[in-house]
Amino acid sequence: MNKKIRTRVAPSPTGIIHIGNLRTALYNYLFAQQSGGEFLLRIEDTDRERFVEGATEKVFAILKWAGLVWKNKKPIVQSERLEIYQKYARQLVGEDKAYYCFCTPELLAKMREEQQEKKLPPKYDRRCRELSETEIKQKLNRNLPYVIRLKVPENEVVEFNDLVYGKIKYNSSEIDDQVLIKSDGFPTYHLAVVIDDHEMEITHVMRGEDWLPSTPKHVLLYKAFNWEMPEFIHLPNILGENKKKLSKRTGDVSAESFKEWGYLPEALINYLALLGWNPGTEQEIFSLQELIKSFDIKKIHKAGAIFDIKKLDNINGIYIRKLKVKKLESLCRPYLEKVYDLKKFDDKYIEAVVKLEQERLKKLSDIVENTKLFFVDELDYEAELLVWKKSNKTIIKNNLTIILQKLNEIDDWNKDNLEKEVLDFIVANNLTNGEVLWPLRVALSGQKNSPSPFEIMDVLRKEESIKRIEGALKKL
RNA sequence: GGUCCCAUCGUCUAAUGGUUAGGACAUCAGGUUUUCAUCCUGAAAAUAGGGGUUCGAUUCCCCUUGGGACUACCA
Repeated sequence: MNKKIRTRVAPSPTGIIHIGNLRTALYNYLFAQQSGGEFLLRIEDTDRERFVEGATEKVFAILKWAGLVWKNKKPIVQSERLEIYQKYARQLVGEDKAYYCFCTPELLAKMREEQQEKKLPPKYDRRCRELSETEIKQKLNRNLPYVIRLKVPENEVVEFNDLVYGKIKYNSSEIDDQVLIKSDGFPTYHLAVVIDDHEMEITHVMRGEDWLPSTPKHVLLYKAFNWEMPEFIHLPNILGENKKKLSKRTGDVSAESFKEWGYLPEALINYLALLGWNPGTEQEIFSLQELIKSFDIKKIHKAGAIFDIKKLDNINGIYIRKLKVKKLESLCRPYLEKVYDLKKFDDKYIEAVVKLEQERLKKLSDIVENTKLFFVDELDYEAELLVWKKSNKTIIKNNLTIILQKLNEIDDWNKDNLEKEVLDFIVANNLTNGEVLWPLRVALSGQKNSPSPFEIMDVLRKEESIKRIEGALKKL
């Protein structure tokens, strides 16, 4: 019956892995997993000029963080396979399907310039195609640098079926005689991708929409080698707010950064899955396992999707709220440690603080700003903030004074009891909530927005709470 | 310039010939015995335009418009 499905993700170690690469990897992973197939990793490092040291390790780290495990423990690395590409390229030359080209980059640049001036499509004029065998031998003997180009047939229809975009047709006359082997002996993407996908027995090539126009080149290569073609699945681009392809220019889009900002991998994956695909139901929250079950290539969109960080924030918030407090605390700690001296506080205190913020957090890094009031010695705020908008200073000062007396009498210092006692006190003394609770909360937090005064007092304990209210009274 | 791709609320999307065009995020309003958040309720918000085909088009076809990708010895 059908062959086992094999997909791959093939990042190039040129720096960061961005959010679009991650989604491509995700879709490849989901598709392979749901059929019991294999998801493989390959490093495409054939551009020596753009190689960034350590980038490969970063790619591994991000994929692991995201929970996308690949099957081949040691991924294929293209730069280690140069002889293989060379061998296949020479095979094509031998079969008259490719040829040596001695044109210099300068010459090609000039050619392109002239063509553009005349508003002609920039294309190689194929002059080296006509070289005689003796000419070629001479040039090779003189050690002239050369590339190997594919002999693209004239006026032939190149056709392939894309599982997302449907039947795609190109006329081969529009395709340039593609360079297969560069003058440094490295293969170009086009050659390497076809050879590797063939050798790795990739059944489904799933990649970004940008590759759609170069797919006919690959089809031509498959035909030249007489190899069976994989299925092609091109994914719509992820767009920035300017509707252009998401890139470094549109802002920080590296997966690494999202990790640092405190987006949970499960949330990011969940959001990314929904960008360009939908389950056809109204379900929006998916675990990786659920995604594997529901994923369906037929439901991949054709149009590009704008990346909306607000929606990501929302989904991330949902995932954060589902976390156990202990877990959330361990995730938040690194962010807090960077800014506050946590040694002064015990674990229980920190956990209580984190618990209070759980429903307020969009991303983990928010914890720092949100919890300032629990970790600083002195609150810094203006006295006016204590005055509730519908009230005046005299009443506030008075209320704060009597509520302070009341609080001093409370010994059973916990949230529920404090709430009960204070609210009862307000009713008994005919006070208004706003004129007591607002200033009390500000006195404790120094902030316009914060958890409720009872929650804060519960965490702060009696001594610190009283101290802060006294401090507020001095301000008034 | 050439080639190719795409087009439903601001955003992500559902509905493929018959729906009051649905949901989610964001926005706004109200409620949840103080703020923010959470939670609940509600509101506003879309089929780019023009032709066909059809009893009937968001849905099928064509044109226009708009947007995008590609056009390297980069991937």
